[in-house]
Amino acid sequence: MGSVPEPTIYDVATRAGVAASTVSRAFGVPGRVSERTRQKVVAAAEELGYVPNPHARALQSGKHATIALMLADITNPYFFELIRGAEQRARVAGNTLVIVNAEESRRIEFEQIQGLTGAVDGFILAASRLSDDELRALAGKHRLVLLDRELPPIPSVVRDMRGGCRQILEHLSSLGHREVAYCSGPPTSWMSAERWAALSGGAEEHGLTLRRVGPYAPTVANGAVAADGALRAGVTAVVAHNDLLAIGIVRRLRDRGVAVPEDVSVVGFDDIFAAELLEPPLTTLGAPGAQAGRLAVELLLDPPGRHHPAQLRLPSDLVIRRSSGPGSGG
Amino acid sequence: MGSVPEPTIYDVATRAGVAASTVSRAFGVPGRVSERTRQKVVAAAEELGYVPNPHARALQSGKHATIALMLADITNPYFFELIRGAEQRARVAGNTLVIVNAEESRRIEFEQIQGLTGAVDGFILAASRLSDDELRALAGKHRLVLLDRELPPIPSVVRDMRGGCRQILEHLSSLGHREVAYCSGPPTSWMSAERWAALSGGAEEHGLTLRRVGPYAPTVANGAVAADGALRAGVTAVVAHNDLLAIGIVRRLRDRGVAVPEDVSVVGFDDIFAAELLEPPLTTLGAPGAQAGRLAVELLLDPPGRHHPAQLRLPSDLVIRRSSGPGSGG
DNA sequence: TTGAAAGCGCTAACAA
DNA sequence: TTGTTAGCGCTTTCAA
Repeated sequence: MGSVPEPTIYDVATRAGVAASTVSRAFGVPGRVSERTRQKVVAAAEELGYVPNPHARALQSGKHATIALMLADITNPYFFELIRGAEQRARVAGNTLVIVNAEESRRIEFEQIQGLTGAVDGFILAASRLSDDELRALAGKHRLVLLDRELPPIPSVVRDMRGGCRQILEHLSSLGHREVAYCSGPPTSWMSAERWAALSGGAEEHGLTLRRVGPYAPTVANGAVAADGALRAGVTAVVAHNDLLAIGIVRRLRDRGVAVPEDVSVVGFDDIFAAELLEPPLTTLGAPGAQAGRLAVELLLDPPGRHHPAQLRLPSDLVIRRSSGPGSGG
Repeated sequence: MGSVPEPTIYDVATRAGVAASTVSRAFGVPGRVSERTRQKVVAAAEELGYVPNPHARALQSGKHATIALMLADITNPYFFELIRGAEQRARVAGNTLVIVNAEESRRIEFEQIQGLTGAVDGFILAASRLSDDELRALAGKHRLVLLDRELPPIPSVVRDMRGGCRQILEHLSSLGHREVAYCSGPPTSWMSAERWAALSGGAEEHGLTLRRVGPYAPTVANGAVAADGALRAGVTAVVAHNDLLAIGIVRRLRDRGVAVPEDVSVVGFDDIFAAELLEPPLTTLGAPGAQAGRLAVELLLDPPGRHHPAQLRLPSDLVIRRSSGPGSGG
């Protein structure tokens, strides 16, 4: 089981009849070695089964060709596309993507970052639960890109919530709804605050009265409490912090004999995989997840300001399905 | 941006008034340094904000405290619980879990492993697409644990397909079904072959005739083709390679005016998150994902044979929901 | 219990 | 274009 010592550049160098540094160059700086030498080296390496030692490389060069993607909660399907996009972009750039899970915990998120310090070139923090101050401190020590969180001048990629929420308000308003509840996400969620700001800021203009209930941990299970909270508020439409919560809300409403969308409309965020499979299929604000993941990686690899602005906002569009319909007044 | 050099053990040593090797021991081998010295060192480290350099440590010691979890396809929700279980167990053991995605590709899986060689202590390969020979070769060079794949003597964790499939057969048989189709997964999927073997092996004993259709890539979209294939086979029940395929099959059947479960019953594998949310909720063979993930990590960390047998089989149970019902003959 | 010193495998000056 | 050499930060003998 791997007890044979791995070959090093020295073994390759001896075999190829060159110096170790030449082997190093042949692998690392293709331009700085003659084609003939390069081929000799590559052949020798092949024969020996040489694989570069990433630790030695990183120790000396300070470069790891590895970036970490920190997810607030890996079990949230919303992150799927994000991972996909980030991973593909990272691979194209010859980088390894390390996915880490914060399990919705500030402490775990912080510890994971600590643990990866010196092992990665930078962090993409998706829906980070850290405080502004913690993020600013981190940005002083590491390359950082925020996803679904904005804190200038830290580079970030977010979905445009103003535009997205306006679409939701318009949709509900045009269906005749007047009283709407927003079931908010975790107090530590920047996104939840952002959504509330966008929704409440645009409510009046659409003739809507908005109530905030919650906060709720964004899980299907918690949808029950959220639904009860919304019902108590006497609304005809509910906007949930995300699709998981929305799904739970729909279930609870139906269990309580409240018809969706006839009695109450429900709208979610993220358009996760399951959203269109439900009965009724869920109306939800879509998210360009793969694109966001790709851009976050690019932002991390290329110094922002050159090729990109530092704060990216991606448009997102409302996907109208059958969980929303005409309100009592419509 | 991190231009201040990180403190090293030498800085800590100077500050604490000890030798660098003592600092190293204070962090690495707690027993081999006096308590008083240890406290001095820890205090000095704290003051300087010292964080051990994982590369230097790994370069010297050959230990990385990192294990890789390779997933055949990270977008398959089945892997959620697996990741959760593996991650928690790894963290408890002070290890970092690197999640990598093979995107259902043999080549990508292989390249990712190559790329992580020398960066991790071992690999957990979930639903690996590599050939038996490739796996055996890898096992000679790396610590390996297989998940949902068995290839003795490589340590592995699999769900007990014999028992699980027997439950499916019993269930369908007792509902009066006689003709059953198995919509198989990718040809490279060991699990799909295993399921077919378990199903076809037990069919006769339950008075069932089993037909194999496919193979199909296990996605919701491919459910359409799979449903058509099953229908053409003239069966009253369909067992799909996994829940994603099963979901697609249900949709297609309904689109074609075939009632589920009245006309055709559908059974999946994995009991993914969405399975119970569908209409009708999906009958499926559950999977102890978190437990499997935990055990795989333990198998990788502890040499098998001491605390565990090398080949683990976890029982799995059929979750009966409304996508299966009495067949035409029942 | 502690210190001195020799590398782990590689990269990056600096020379040639 | 290539070789020589000095570390990167740490662990681990070996001595004291």
